[in-house]
Amino acid sequence: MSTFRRRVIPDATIARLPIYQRCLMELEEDGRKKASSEQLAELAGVNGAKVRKDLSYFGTYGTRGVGYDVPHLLHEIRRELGMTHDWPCVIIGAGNLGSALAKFGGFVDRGFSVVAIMDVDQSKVGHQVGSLTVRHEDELPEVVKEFDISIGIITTTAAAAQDVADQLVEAGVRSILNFAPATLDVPYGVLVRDVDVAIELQILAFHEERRALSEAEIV
Amino acid sequence: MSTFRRRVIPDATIARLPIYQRCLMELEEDGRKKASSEQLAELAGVNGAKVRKDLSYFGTYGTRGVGYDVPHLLHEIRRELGMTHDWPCVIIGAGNLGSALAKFGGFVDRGFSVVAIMDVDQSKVGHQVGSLTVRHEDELPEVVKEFDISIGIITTTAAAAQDVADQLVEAGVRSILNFAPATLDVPYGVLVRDVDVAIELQILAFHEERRALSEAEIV
DNA sequence: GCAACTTTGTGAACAAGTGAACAAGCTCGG
DNA sequence: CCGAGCTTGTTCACTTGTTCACAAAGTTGC
Repeated sequence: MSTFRRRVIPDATIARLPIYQRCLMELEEDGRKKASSEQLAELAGVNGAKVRKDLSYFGTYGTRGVGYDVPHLLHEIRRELGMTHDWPCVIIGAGNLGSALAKFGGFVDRGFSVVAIMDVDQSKVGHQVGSLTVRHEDELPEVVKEFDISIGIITTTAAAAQDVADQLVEAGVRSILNFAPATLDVPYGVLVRDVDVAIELQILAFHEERRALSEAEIV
Repeated sequence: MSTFRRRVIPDATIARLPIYQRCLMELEEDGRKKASSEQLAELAGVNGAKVRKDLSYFGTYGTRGVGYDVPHLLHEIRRELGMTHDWPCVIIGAGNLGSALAKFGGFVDRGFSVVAIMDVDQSKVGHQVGSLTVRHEDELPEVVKEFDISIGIITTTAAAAQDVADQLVEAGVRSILNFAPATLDVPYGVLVRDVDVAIELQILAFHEERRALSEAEIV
């Protein structure tokens, strides 16, 4: 066993890395070779100190007096994020959202490919979604093995979500992206990230409501 | 002007309110009349102290020795979140995602209704998406006025997103839900929340990658 | 009416995240 | 080779968020 201890990266930093990556991709497309932390910060919508601190967790990729080398930094961030290889994903739930995600090509160029879409509903099995054919959920273990899948995307109803999560975990998947409005219970070591559009809308509504209230108060 | 100063609610608390609301709805459906902070915490996937502290920002809705009254607490949270009335939303970008969101009824029972879907692409204008007809983006100001819209949902490409955001702001919308992978620049007072599926996938990938690395290290 | 028990509401300690400030280090012009 | 001018990397004070721990306040059984 190695005595080397990898530096722990704050969650907040990890969440910003993909944003930096995106900004660096834009800079690279524009043919920019160098970028300062302030320029990167401007693009990412954060402040310069934050960018410098975030990047410093991974080593010293900048040059004082100059800035960061765009292609080099991009490569390093890609490496940290595991974007040097492809991540096969499975979508479970072939409804509106699941189908839209499967058809959407936008993740492929970011290193993610949807290799299978599945559903419990027999009437949906066999249907074509983009270039994929909907398979039955029971085949999950084989599909995970076949494509060496490490990421599962849940787009079922809230009621079915926990069941699907259990099946994913059982099949060996340890990373889950959950679109269902449900709190999933998973064993230690399995990571779930929730995407809940209703929650986002409610947060917006909360602030709108408060705005309306304080305006009423002033008048 | 009122001298009354509304207590400031932490962002982290606001983000959890919709989750509590969801859990309380489940409890109510099950016919439960009372719930303790620990039970609520269990459902919401947080700890009891957090639930109590979060709820205490809004007043004392619990009864010591008993817990919280489910219907009453639900009502109070709904009121805080502005869920006592409906929020009309407009979707801009009638692609896969925009159409899927428009057709998806899941937000309606949470107080949000998509009242219009728009696009710049003339070839999409006039097409039917669920019960809505795609209108041209140029009509945005009239649509916002017509339906008294306060929330705009951007489902365009990253390239078009900033332009659409400007138009929304211009039309008087101050709450934006952005699905485009772009950092939007908006004036003070306008609230943007980003939903970026690729970022979520990349965060999952980061952890998968680290797991793979540490496992390789141990061997 | 009192003791035993339960659960809230909150003060205080702790942990995580942010941002200003600045020394260290690099470049470049002369 | 040196000094002026930038920009990074990092420290430190501060803000925000979490968790513990417990008094206060209620309920229940006798």
